[in-house]
Amino acid sequence: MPAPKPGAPVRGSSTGRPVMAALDLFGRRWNLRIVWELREDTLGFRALQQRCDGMSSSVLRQRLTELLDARVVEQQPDAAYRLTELGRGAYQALRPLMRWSGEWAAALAGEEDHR
Amino acid sequence: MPAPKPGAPVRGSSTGRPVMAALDLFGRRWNLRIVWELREDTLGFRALQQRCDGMSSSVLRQRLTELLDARVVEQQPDAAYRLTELGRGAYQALRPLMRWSGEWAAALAGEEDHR
DNA sequence: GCGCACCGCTTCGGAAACAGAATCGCCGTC
DNA sequence: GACGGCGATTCTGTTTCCGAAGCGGTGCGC
Repeated sequence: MPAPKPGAPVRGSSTGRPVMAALDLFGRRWNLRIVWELREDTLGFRALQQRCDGMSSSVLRQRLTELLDARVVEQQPDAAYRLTELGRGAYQALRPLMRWSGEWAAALAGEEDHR
Repeated sequence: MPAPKPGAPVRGSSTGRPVMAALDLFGRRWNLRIVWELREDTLGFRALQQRCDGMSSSVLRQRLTELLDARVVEQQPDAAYRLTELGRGAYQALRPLMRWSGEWAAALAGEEDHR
């Protein structure tokens, strides 16, 4: 299972269009979450695992190698992980989604009311 | 596997914070892609399946029930699927990510050059 | 009425991804 | 030199996904 990259065919699309590579990368479980958790902290392996409610270490390693490969995350000399410049851009791109989740919660709660 | 909803515990987080529910919902394979494909068309089941490079019908059905449940997608009387108001909001929230994928592609391509 | 094509949707066996725990080597500290 | 914490790896069992076949329903030509 190679890390998705723009320009190469990815799971679910053979065109290699960047957007498809991004959809594959972030459509893999935990990848969105990892970017989210690293948004303003640099975390070690185990600390990151804790933040993700104890996701399995094997999958965390797998995801980290994918994100490292995608230049979204980098590893410091002391082995802690943090977002690259590119990764911070991805987080910025994710922020509207976070804002949307608030509207989403409100809408579902409102609909709960008049039922 | 229940569809994630804000206010309820989800995979990877027990807090029920909306953002965690959103990260779970969109961190599931194909969900980002489905919203993307429905961004400006209303599509039938099989048409949608084609757009997603022939994803398996069983998983498509599973994802659609999740998205229907989350009020992100709705079904017309003629059974075709389209984004709800909420779903269009989600797509809008996703657009920066699409823009980012372009920068991402450029950055990776540039690094390819001086190597 | 009958065959046919298309549709949304379901079922099922095999393949791939994930979870979870045990374990390794590597530092520092005491 | 025993200990604890760390990143990382390996292994086994479960969950999820894939892919193909097939279901019932609907519309159409004949």
